Amino acid sequence: MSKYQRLQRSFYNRNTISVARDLIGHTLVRIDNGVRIAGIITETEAYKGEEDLACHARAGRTKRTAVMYGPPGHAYVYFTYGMHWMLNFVTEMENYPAAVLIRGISPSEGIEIISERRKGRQRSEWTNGPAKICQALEINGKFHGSDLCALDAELFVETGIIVPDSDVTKGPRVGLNTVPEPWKSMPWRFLMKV
DNA sequence: AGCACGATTAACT
DNA sequence: GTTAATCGTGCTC
Repeated sequence: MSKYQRLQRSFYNRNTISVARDLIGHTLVRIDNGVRIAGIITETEAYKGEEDLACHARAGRTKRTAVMYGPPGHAYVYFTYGMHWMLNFVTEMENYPAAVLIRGISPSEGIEIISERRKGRQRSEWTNGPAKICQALEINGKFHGSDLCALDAELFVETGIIVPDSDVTKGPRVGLNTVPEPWKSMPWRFLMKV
């Protein structure tokens, strides 16, 4: 048995807030031409249901959000600001739209590749933002809808460290400038303390 | 068909 | 602290 084990679909098939909290400390893995590029997940945000006016599913089921209505354990990858990709994991039962945005990781494998893709920046700036992670791991629309639990997946999560509540900060989600309350202030952002 | 804007980043002042 | 970059999406006409 390997020391590391892939997170199973049952992990994602739970309340989105719990999934976002529990992803902290686990390891995001990208297989890039057979090479592992990975990092410990340090920051996440939960987006849950059509009633959550910060969630893209607030507009209902569209071509863009259909993946969020699908089975858990798949990637929801979208393009925004005309230049940035964002990585999310679909959660909860099929037909319930919800996902967790991966906002930060701490690089652990494939450091040289990450450093090349984030050339000229401080190490602390390599993967401390959702679009930065997608740059570093070369995650784009080709992963939209991909199954994190498939045997041949090139993007998935492995068990890492269990982080106690005392080491996890929670607070309002970032960048929701025009989102009305109470959604704007829901404490659905999780961040590992340094 | 046209329009406003975004779950951001990087480069400014 | 402020702002340009840059285009798919969803909403209005």
